[in-house]
Amino acid sequence: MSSENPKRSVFAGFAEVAKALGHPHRLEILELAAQGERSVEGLAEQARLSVANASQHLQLLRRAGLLASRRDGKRILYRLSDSSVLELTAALGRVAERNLAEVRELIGGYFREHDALEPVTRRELTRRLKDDLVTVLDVRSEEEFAAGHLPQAINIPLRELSRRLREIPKSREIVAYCRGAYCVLAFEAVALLRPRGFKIRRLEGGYPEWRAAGLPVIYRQNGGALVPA
Amino acid sequence: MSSENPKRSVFAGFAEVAKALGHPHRLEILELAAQGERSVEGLAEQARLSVANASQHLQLLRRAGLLASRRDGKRILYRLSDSSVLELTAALGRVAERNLAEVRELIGGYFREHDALEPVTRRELTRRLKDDLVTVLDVRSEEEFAAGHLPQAINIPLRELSRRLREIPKSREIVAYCRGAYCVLAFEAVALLRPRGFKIRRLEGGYPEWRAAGLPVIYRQNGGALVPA
DNA sequence: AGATCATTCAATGACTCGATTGAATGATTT
DNA sequence: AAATCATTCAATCGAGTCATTGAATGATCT
Repeated sequence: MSSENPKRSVFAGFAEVAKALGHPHRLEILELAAQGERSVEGLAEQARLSVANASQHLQLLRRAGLLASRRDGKRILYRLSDSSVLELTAALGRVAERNLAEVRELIGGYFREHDALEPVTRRELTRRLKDDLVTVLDVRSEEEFAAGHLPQAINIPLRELSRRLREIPKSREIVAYCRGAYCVLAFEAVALLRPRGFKIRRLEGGYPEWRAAGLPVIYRQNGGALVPA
Repeated sequence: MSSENPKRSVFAGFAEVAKALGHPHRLEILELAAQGERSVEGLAEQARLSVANASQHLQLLRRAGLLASRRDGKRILYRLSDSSVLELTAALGRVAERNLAEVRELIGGYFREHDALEPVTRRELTRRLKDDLVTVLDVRSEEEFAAGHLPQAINIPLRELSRRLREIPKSREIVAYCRGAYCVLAFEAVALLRPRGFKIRRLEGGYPEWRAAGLPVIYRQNGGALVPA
């Protein structure tokens, strides 16, 4: 970031941030870190990266101001530095979805085919929750659920869903959610449960968006590695 | 953008967009194109790039869905593809300003020193304009002004400002604006005029933000290369 | 039809980025 | 104090990016 011309330098700084977003693995890491604090190893595993590689990406994201980290015992925990980062990735998604034919096809084709119906808005879910009219289903991993989840949500990770159908009430309407607007888990849950007779829709966005909107969340400090941010 | 895993592909598409934002020259080009349609040569000149280099950047931005282009006679005119792009760059600015110490210093130091006062909000300017209480000063180039400007604005490009002081009423309050939130022209105008006894503040954001907010703008089709988008 | 002109293309060289490997660090635990 | 473990560092290689140069398009104008 060479200086002299202030405007150029500001743009250079902005470009650093944008460059940090410019790699698929890093975008995935950001989505994972948005669920709550995670160790390098945990993130590497979930993103299917080697630990060294994940560490490099994480450091780059931290230098760009997108992630923050702290030490906890012998691990380093990374988290989203700020909810403005969520707004940035959301804006990135909107532009890509609107202006890139390839992305639009992927989302319009794959995603919509799994869930023709509009998602439930956060506002609507809040209202319904107050009257206790819905069952909220969190299909993320147990660690992510433990790090924070929607009030009254039950947790069944997607891969266990087909084995644990009896835990889900068939009489009430179900709202499924996962990691974010472009996380496929909730789509898959809808695709899996609807043909089996469940009344299920998915939530707009995921847990990070819910939390960033200032809506109530539940933390469960269960001695694990994940702590509410 | 290799396929198979839909989620990976979506992230790959997002990364393409982010990569396109990941170069200072391209961010500058985006700011310039946000003022209205411009030819390759015009953009190259304003950004101080060779035509071939600018052309390459422009094509990359178009492939990423950030710019759109059309032919007009023997030139190709580029424009912002969508106002969602403005939201994206605004979000990028907010994150960089908040989380990158270098950028925060630049903006907090250089910019604020030139204008300690808070900018005038768009809402406030709208109200004041209705009562005809302010003079609006556009310090961008004549071409940019011609391509679109705020109602009742007068145009004095920054480099001519010190020679044309008599055109500016000293009795009324002045609101200066330029290309955007991180464009230095309006800051410089404030720094130049305030010591000379003018009551001057700058507008939050610039012309593109005003227009994207749905507020009224004036086009002047004067046969030049710039046409309202 | 040929000349003109804006833009794009293609090729080059310097530089940066990404993933892998194996070693180094540095805090914790025994 | 030594062992352990998560993370980071350093070196490497292949691939990709950026600016420059000069040539090639391809639409307009005479």
